[in-house]
Amino acid sequence: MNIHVPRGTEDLLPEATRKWQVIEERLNHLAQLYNYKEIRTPIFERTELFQRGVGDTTDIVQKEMYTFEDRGGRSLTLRPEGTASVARAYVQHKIHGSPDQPTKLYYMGPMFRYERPQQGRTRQFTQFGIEAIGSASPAIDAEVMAFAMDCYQALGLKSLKLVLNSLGDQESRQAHRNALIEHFKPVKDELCQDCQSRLEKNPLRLLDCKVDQDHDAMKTAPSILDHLNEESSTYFEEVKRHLDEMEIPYVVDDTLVRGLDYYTHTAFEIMSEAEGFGSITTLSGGGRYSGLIEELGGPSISGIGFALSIERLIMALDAEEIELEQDESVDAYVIAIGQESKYKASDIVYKLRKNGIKVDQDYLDKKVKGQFKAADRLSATYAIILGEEELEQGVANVKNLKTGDQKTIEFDQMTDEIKAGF
RNA sequence: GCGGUCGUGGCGAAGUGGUUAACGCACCGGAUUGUGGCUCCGGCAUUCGUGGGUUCGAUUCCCACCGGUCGCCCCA
Repeated sequence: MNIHVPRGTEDLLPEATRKWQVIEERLNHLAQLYNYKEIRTPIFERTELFQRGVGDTTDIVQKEMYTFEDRGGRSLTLRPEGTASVARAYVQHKIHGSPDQPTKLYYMGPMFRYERPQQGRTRQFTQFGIEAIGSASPAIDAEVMAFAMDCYQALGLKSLKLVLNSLGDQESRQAHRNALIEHFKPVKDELCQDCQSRLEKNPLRLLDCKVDQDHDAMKTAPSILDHLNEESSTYFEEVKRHLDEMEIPYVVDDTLVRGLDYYTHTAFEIMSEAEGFGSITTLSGGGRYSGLIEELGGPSISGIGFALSIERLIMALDAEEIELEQDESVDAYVIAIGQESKYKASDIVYKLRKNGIKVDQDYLDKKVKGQFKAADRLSATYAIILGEEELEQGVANVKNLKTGDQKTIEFDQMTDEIKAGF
């Protein structure tokens, strides 16, 4: 074999990019509706940004980053997610000083994580995400979740589940953390290796463990929801109230823990419940972050955002058998017979295109039959047939390939006749 | 990082320790010297992921590697 794409990456050929273009268009449109503005940040950043922004204890930072040193000896990393970069840009450009508050931004582009590829997980993947920074209103949490759900619904997806949880503020998290450690300490030896080390570092993660999920201690584990302080609890109630009023269905799952360190209060995921979706059911995830902006040198304000994977979105579309094909057919195909006709054919093609007509011609020196076949394959509406005789008379025979009708048209009438149709 | 499974033309897919590697689709040519979609006829893999080994002989057996795929961990 010759050179292939690197592991975990893929080429999107025209058959696939058609679909992507439709999706990108819809998502951009949706962002407009919700009044989010696009931000584009670099694909690589200083490694430190992710270490601080995403969190040193996360899997992303510990084992999944594409980190390299540039020629100047700087440590750079291909971005594994979008929020840290957006937060960095927000702080760098002091956007908090802008009158446009809260700041509502969206982004779309490739992310990179060094993982073993499998269904729905590649080393380069594409996220579309939004960030609303500068407001701590429960209403905007609801807006972000509504937006997230709309991304799928706008494309016709139905088998969706919005899963919601609250991680509380720092104080609530600390209280819960202590309760967890107390709870699991007596049975520590019965837990899996991972969980034993998680116990001290990040006991919240224990709840996510698949190995120990049937352990008795799991079923009786203290819930974060029981440890929310007054403020956190009220916040969560208000978020739910907004969703209820908007009639957006959701389920509360107090074991939902997102993989990034910066989340506080609202955390949510959208899953696909479609048949045969595979083992990975998470389509997107997001939540509120309170310390991130400050951690990166900005003011003490919080934000909320979410990100979806376009690859997984497409998997969901496939699972629900939703087609997004665009019309690829051409309006006309010019069939030239004989060398002299080819010069005129180029001219006709060019003029028609100048007039907004989608047209193509043969570049393989095919015979007439072959050119007709090509026109057919492109689903051309008209075949413009140009031979020596027509050339002398300044006309072409134009055939409607759908109906079989054919008529002779003068060159300078071509655009008008084709636009008018027959 | 660990485990299962797979790797034959552009695509899909048979196949066997022995020498012409089925078939279908697509493509190309012809029947039809300038009018497509249908039909018929013909063409299209010196080669079976890569490298090594066993053998008189390997696409077929063994090993390693690479890659795909699915699952675990974790996530989008």
